[in-house]
This record gives sequence, structure tokens and C-alpha cells, in this order.
Amino acid sequence: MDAVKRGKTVVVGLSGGVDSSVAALLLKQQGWQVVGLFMKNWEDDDTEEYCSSRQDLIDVLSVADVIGIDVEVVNFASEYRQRVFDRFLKEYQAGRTPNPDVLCNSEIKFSVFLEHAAKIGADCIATGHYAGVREFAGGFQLLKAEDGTKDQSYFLYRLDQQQLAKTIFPLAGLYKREVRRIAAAAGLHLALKKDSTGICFIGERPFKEFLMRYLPQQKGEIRCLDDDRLLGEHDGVAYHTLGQRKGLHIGGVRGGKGSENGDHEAWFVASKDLSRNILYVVQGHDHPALLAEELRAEELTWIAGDAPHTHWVYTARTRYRQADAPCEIEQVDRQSCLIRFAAPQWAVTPGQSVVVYESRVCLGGGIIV
RNA sequence: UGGGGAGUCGCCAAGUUGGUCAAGGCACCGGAUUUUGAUUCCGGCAUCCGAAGGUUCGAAUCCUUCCUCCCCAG
Repeated sequence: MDAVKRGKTVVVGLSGGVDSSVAALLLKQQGWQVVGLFMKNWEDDDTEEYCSSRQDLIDVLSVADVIGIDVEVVNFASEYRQRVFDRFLKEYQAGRTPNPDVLCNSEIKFSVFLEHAAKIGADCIATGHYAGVREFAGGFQLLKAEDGTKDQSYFLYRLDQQQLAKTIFPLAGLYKREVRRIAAAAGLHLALKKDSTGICFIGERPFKEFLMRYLPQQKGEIRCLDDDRLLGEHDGVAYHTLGQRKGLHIGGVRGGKGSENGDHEAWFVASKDLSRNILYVVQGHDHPALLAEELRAEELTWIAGDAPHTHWVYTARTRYRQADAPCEIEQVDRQSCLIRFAAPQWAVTPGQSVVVYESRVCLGGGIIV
């Protein structure tokens, strides 16, 4: 096995975090010719406080030095802008809640990056994603990670056969704690580095503030979905997503639900009226308006090439890190599919992805409409 | 300005035979979790009860005056 790998080249996407570092380390140990690639895909605010990419690059170079691999730095900012960010903004303008990282994977990491790797003569690419890929019945399958709490297959459901055929996920069978242990054992200084969150390449930052730089404010009313009562004002429906609680600034309301003794339930965004610029909210986390038993999805991608069976028992997630929810696909064609869940799902949100699984295998999914 | 009612944290709201009585919820802030946006979880959040006096060993709870708001009369 190692004999086959020896001499073969793999390009590993290095982010400056523990996961991708350990991925590179493991591949190196397995005998691959490893090249690290650091992508810089966001440069709108290089001088600002949120730009951590400089420190990340320092970490990458340090890790590469310890592992003993070369690193190439590339800039895909214009591709990211065109293929991910513009679409991200367009979705927000349309009142939906896109998932940029899903697009980033299919459009950048497993597309532009993959092409670049091929150009420099690599046989395949690898990342530090917690997910698996295996060859099965003449094709490739995307699998959930062994560490279910870190599983990132949700973000990868739009990959196709060509992309998966060239991809290695070294962390597929590892738990996060093991990854950190491996990093520490190898003397990587970032073994304890905090996991990064936030939109990939853009990083952690106050989200609404960030959006406001690209989407104009437009004040409007916040009304109660049940009785149309005026409850407050918002800065723009685009800044809110379904199920959102924080940021509404709705305090106690006389006569509100559960307010007999002034004990109020929180308010959550239930729907948006884009044309009238009204944000509709409901009171109480378990309000029926926040629950949906079925959904329709478009822009479908199925990893196997063909759509899954209808009326078959699968599970699906409508958000990252959601528990698998039993469901069946009632109807599916090239344009869209209708998925019905066994139990109502909370805050199913247009723009987010629904990802379908059959046990450990990720079948693909689509964008909720 | 005749009658009635009310003024407790940003918003609701407990507490008024005076004695750990300044509950609770929402909002907000901070943290944890999280490669979307959320959700969730933990922590913080009125030395002060419209204002000023007074009674009392002791008052948000009693008295006086003033201020403000609401309702009915106008």
C-alpha cells in the first residue's frame, strides 16, 4: 500500500489549524509526497482586526517546517468573490440564508484548488475535513466522519464523483481529541489552538455588522405573526434568519404569551415579507410556525449521480450539526424534490441546504426553497 | 386641574397587616458550543423602588406635598 503511495503527490490544503496540519502530517507519515497549499481567498479588509490570515500563514509555515514539507501560497480571492461571495450576497438580498461554506467547498476547495493541484502535477488533494470517502461499487461515496460530533460531510454534499475520486480525508476515522494528541506528539505548537469558526476565509466577526457593509440597511416593522401586532423595528429583513432570537430587541409585551406573571417567552423570527419589508415573529421556541414536516429543495446534487429512491427510509439534516432526522423523499426530479420528515423540523430555512444520508453515506441534497 | 386609577431594572412584572423584599421572564452584555446563519447552554445585569420631605429601631410598602401618565367627566 505504502509502496504505491510512495512518490505520489498529494496537495494538502493547510489552514493554519490543527486539523489540516495533522492531515498533512499523517499523509507524510504514510509515504506521500506532500505539498502544503495555503489559500488566501479574502482580502477585503486586510488591515482590519478580524483578519487572522497572517497569523494563520505563520502557523502554516511553522507546521510545514516541523513536518518537513513545502508550502505554496495561492490567492483565489477573485474566484471566491465571483463563485461564492457574490452568490452569497444575492441570496441574502433575496431574503434567504445561504451557506457559503457549502459553496466554498464545491467551488473553491474542490474545484479551483483541485485544478491548481492537478496543474502542479499532484495526483490528488487532501483536506482536514472530518468526513470520509470510499470507493464502492465502481464509484465513490462520501461518508460521515467517525467522530460524529465533528462530522463535516454536511458541507461537502455538493461534491461529485470527479472531485471525490481525487480527494483524501485523512481525519475520517479520528476523533478530535486524537487529532490534538497526534499534533502534540509531533511537536506541533498549535496542538491546542482553538478551533476556528465563522465563514471560511472570512473568519469570525460580528455577522450583522459584516453584512451591513454589503447590504444597505432598510428599516421596517417587526410584527407578530399571530395577531399582526406591531412589536418593534428592524434594520433590514436580510439581516435576520428564520429561527433567530437574538437581536430582535423585543422585551416584555403586555398580554403576551405566557406573561400572566410577567414571565415572557422569547420571540423568534418566523417569516419574512420581503415586498413589505416586514419581519414576522412568534413567541415561544416551540411555536408551530417554527416547525415544518416537509420541505422542497432545488439545485439538487446527488453524489452517486442518480437521485435516491422515493419512499425509502433515509435521514436528513436541514442545518449543520443537526441530529439526523428520519425522512423520506416523496417526489424527486431534476429540478426539485419534496422531503417529508417523520417528526417536524425546527426553523427549516430557505437558502440552507438539506443533506440526505443513508446510514453513514451522504447521498447529496439541495437548497431549501 | 371635578371624579377615579397608576407610577418597581431598557420592556413586562412579583412584592403594599412596614422588618434579609428589591422575585421572575424578555431584552441586553459576556462566555461555552459551532468551519453558514441560527438555535442551545452557562454567567452578569436595580444599595434601589416617580421626586422631596416626614413617621418609625426599621419603609418600595404608612403620612404630606410635588411631578408624570391613564380613564371618566369636560
